[in-house]
Amino acid sequence: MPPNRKPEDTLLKKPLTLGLSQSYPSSALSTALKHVKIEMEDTDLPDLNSSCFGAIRMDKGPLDDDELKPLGWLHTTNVLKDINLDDDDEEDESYSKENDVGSNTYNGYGYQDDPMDPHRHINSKPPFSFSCLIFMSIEDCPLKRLPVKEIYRYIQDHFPYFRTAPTGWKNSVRHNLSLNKCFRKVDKIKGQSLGKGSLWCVDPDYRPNLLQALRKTPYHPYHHVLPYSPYGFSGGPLSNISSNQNRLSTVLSAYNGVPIPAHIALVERLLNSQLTHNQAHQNSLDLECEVDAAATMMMFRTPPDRRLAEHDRLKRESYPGARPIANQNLIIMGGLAPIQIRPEQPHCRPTLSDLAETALNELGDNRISRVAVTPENREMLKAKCTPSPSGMDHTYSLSSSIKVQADHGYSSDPGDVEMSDFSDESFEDESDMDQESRRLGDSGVHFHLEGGKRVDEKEALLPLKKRPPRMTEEDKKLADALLILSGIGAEAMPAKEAGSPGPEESTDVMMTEEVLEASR
DNA sequence: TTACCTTTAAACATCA
DNA sequence: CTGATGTTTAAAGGTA
Repeated sequence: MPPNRKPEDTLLKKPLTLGLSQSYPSSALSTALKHVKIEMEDTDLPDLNSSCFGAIRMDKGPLDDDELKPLGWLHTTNVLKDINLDDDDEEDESYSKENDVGSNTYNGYGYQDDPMDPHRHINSKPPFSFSCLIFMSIEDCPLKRLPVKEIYRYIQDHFPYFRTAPTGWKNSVRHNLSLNKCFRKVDKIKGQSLGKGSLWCVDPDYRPNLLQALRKTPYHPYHHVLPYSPYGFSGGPLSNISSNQNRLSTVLSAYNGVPIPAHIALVERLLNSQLTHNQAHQNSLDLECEVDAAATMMMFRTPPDRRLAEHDRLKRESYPGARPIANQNLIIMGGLAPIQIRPEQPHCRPTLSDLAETALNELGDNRISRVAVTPENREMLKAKCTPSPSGMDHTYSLSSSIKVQADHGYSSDPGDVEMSDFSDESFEDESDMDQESRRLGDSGVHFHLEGGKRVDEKEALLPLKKRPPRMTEEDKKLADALLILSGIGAEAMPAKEAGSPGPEESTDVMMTEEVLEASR
């Protein structure tokens, strides 16, 4: 044992370092800022056709009972009572039968020839590091703590590769638990006999890093451009931005960063943990957005061509009085990826909402509420919608071409926006583009950013690269503070009006326990 | 090329 | 004693 680490250290607060390194701690803020910087600079869109992604193997469907119950709070609040979260395999089968999409059948998990299909690459190793696997296993446990044996079991259950793999991987798991700063042994409760070994949990300080690592899994089409938002999920460095945008980022980054559908349930839980935390602090508008997010997550199981209608139905059934406009960007963006990752599909060409999604991720701040097509965008859009013959030189910078408009709050007239407006795939000629521009000019792709900073109209309309940098000194200080506060407890702590709850001291683990306690 | 990260293997200690 | 668990070191390969 090295002199700088005593046995008790495992039970104490570890020094705050970012990253998953086992040996090379670094400055939290500098590393965080490095990631932010990378994301700001890396603005080119990848060629969708040459995307590198694959599948994880799953011999157990992603829709197991256990995995489809993470939206407990929605049940308890009666918000999504009509959404069946307890599908079993039988239901999945009927589901897939009902939802065949052309010759390329949707089988309830994905498409038969989809590289993301969990049934492919049966003998391949999952595309997750051991840190991620351990993280997933712990996060998937209600109490957020597991003995090593249960971690093994989780990994084997979800990644059957390990059922037959040489036993060395268990050594790797233990090695990772011991050496990786992200994991901590939990204090044993006096008198409680757990048998051999301890429980392991995720250090809240490092939870954002694990989430980031999970999102950075290279098995999705945008891994080098849109893998995550540093502001998503548990409230990254700039989590003073609106919770709604966090929700958007959460859904998007969760979806982009984690191969579907194997970890939809996990993503739902991660999302849920944040929702639960926010419930006490958010108004009904946010709740509605959360319902949107939850319903959107459910949509990942719905074939793309049925998502809009299905989402609309769920939304209306689960949230009476819901405004339809509220979910459009979510459902559209949430529903896009399966289309985008299918180059053999004619409608895989990037859509306006694709661009909007990219812009949202790229910008990552809360000043953007509308992405509009402008004349300057036109050529880029056309090019983007026409895959290059080589399939390799197909990158564009949105920063210089997408312009934004300020638009906070809900559209005054949501009814005039058809969801299908945003699923337009291409622009055959200039008149189409003009039409689309006008349409977007009227209704746009709205990002509802409740609580966001107001954007000066002039500034908002500047080409993005000319706009001032996002990371202010204040942001940097906040980033540091939040990293110290860490974890999900740091999510969305905007400087609200007096009386609003301040930063929580509780961690997500504590939060979960509180919720469990309350539900008993 | 270098620094860093991850995996793998192995040795050893501790504990039930 | 045995097997599971936990710690540490080392090396190799990959990546940015």
